[in-house]
Amino acid sequence: MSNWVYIENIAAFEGQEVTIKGWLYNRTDKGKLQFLLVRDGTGIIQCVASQKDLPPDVFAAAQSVTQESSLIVTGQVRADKRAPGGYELLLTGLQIVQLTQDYPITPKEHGIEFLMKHRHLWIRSARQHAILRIRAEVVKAIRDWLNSHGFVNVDTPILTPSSCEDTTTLFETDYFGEPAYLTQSGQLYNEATIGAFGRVYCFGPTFRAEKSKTRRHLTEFWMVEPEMAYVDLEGCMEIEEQFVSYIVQTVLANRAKELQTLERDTSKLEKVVPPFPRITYDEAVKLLQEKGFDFKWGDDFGAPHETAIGEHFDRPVFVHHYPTAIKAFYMEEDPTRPEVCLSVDLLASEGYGEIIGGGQRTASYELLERRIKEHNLPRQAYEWYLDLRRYGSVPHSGFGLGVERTVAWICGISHIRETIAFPRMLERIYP
RNA sequence: UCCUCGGUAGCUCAACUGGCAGAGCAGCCGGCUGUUAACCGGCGGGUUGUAGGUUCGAGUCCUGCCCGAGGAGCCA
Repeated sequence: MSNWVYIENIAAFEGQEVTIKGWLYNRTDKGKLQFLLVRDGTGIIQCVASQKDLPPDVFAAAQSVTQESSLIVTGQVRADKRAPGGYELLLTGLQIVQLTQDYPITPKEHGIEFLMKHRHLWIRSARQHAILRIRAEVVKAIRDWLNSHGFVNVDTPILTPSSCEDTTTLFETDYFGEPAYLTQSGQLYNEATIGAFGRVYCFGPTFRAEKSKTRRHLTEFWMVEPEMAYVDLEGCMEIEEQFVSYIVQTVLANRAKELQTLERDTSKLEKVVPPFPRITYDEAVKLLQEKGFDFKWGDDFGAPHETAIGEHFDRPVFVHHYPTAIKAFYMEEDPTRPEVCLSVDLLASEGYGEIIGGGQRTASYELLERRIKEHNLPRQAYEWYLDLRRYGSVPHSGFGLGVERTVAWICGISHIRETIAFPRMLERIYP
């Protein structure tokens, strides 16, 4: 057998005979001339089989091979403008590894219910393959940027003790006879690990048992949560815009082919460079009112509001200084104006909504203690968290970036269910 | 949890005011040496989500339930 190569490297082998191991993506049967589209996980290449040039058994195999059969092909690499991708393989050998019968997903239209039921096969399709490749690039860019900017990866637990009085949005599990819950955020633990490492991040799955039925929600999703000691709200925003810009520009540079498969308008992504616009919650409220929304100060933004604000700018926009009352108990108050807090959300451009939530955390023991009381949280569960304000408390900030929402935005797709291989949604846990 | 829409062949859909269950694609057979979701000819393919009800007659109308989609709410 000749040299086994991957399709993504095919240009380097022009004129040579190579072997490709993969699956039949699609075919065109022209009688004595067969076009086989073969994919190997790295790309798709057209193989041409001509009856007059081939031994009868090889040509018969080319004629009989079915969609998604696994196969090993050998042939000479040739540049040809008529071939998708610019290169094709002049077939000389074809071994069918397994002949597939009745592959359910045809190259025609399908409904979302059918496709989700066949998710384990759907991920082979070009669009889904491109999205998941981009996701992998996003994940790599996240780790590369943080690792090269002084952040230490310290992962936080997935199984957590009961810490809130309201457990309706938590998935409960049995922990040796005691209830335990799947994590909703690693942030509180991150606030502990910055005391040891200065700058940290955790990166893993997060679980929400909310009965959300929207294009922006999954019950299991991935979140990266950086946390930084001695960084204030302004410093947090500077880190966020550098971080997000790096992710977007890395995908543009390394996954251009996949973005093209998705027909993404990349000119919009090219604009995603620092600085991002910054507006206060007050200004956002005014903007919404000017746009005709019936919105009053103190309300939280719903999906249409986030979309409207995001569409107003040509790059992601920071909204900061939200009302203290609508944010989490650990947000630092603005010392000059306690009714607002030092929180910041990043809303993606093109109306994709919130991709980051974060801000400066409460550093003061007294304030945190008061907040725990105001929110009716069980004090003893938070003793360790209060300890962080007893022993060397510092101003600190952090944020959480949702991987699926970020991938959906970069890919320009409308529903985040396609940005993870096996989405977990309300009423959907198969396959 | 609420609102709206939907469930008919393997898939995507059609079926008028209640009157014979239909097409394209996929599959199978045949044809075609440059196809790009190829094309041309032929063949097979149905418990109309489910349980009741109204009616001479229900895919179609009514009620319950199941499932899905879109949106809202929820969303340390």
